[in-house]
Amino acid sequence: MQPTPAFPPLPRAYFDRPTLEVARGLVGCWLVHETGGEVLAGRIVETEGYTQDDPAFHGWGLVDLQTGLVRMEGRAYDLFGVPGTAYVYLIYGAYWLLNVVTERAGVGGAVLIRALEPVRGLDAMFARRPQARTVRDLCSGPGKLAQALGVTNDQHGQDLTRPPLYFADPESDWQPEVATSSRIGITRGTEHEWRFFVPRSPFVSPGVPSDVAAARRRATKNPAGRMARRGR
DNA sequence: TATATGATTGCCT
DNA sequence: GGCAATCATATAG
Repeated sequence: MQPTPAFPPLPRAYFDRPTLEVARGLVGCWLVHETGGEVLAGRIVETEGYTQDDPAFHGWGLVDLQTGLVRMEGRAYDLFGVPGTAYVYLIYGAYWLLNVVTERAGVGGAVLIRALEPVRGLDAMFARRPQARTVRDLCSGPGKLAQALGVTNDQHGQDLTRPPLYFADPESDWQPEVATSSRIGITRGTEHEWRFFVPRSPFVSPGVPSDVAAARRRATKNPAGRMARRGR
């Protein structure tokens, strides 16, 4: 049996900060899940920030930005709760996505954990993701890492500042370079460069940033653009 | 390697 | 009825 916690968890104050600072800071940190007698852990290599004045935010429309009043409706209301708690969301009917709530209670914000470099408990991760052929396949996307770490709706609302599921400081000698881009898989708020990732890391998700994807769609639909590319 | 497409469920209009 | 913070698979280059 492992000692618990296996790593010193990041405290609540870490998440009680501006969302984009937290999103950038979490790149390079550990994400740890102590479950089934195993310690599953990886280094975070990709995150995205979502703020309450952002149309891509799930709680968009719940808050009156003038008064700060928030309607208490649905799961998205939890995005305005205590910083450091888990917001887990089902997407496309099949995949769970792990977010951590940021900003002080009453202010909306969250960071989506998009990709990990798997470090510990790889056998258990492969067991949870039989489709994965290589270590790269284990956690290179938000749905994949949730499956590999065993994160589902059961973890929604959990306190992420203590085991079994928590974040931890990286060892001091690993300070990754952090690049930014538009976020992935969204249709609104694509002008914000609120995706943070380790450039050239093989463990980053293969998704295309939404501003690039939108430009590509426009070009494909536009005959002039299609001709230009054909001639290139 | 890059791109296209189907699967599938909860929530909002 | 439409859409969504995705993934696995198939197919072409």
